[in-house]
Amino acid sequence: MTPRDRQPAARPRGSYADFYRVVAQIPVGRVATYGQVATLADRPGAARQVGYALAALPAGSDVPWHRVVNARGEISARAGTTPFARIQRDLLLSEGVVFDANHRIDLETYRWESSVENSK
DNA sequence: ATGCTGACTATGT
DNA sequence: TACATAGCCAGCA
Repeated sequence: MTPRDRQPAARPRGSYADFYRVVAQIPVGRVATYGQVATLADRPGAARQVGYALAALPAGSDVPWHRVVNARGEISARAGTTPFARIQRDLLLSEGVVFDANHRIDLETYRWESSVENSK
């Protein structure tokens, strides 16, 4: 390689598209945690980025962002109060996901069990 | 290129 | 159970 081959300062690992691809595979009536999505996107430990990726989604996106919840089975709202949490809950309810008295989803029951053989 | 921001999670006190 | 801390990384100004 020539001394001047260009290489962006930091290797662009991927993009939000990688996370969207994983989220898009969550079946109806199932949910996944942020950490789970990160791991499936081949970026274990990057749970935060998953949340940011979803926050950056344009309205009307095909990505089922509402099927992603935090590690406690709760809905994580964006900074500040937003109507998104309620929308997310309604969407999940319409898919048959049940919330307990604590407003949490039983991950043991609804967590999506991905087969690592997805896509690719 | 640099610095700041932000839907998280795991661990320790 | 609650709070603090560290690690994580793509956008955007």
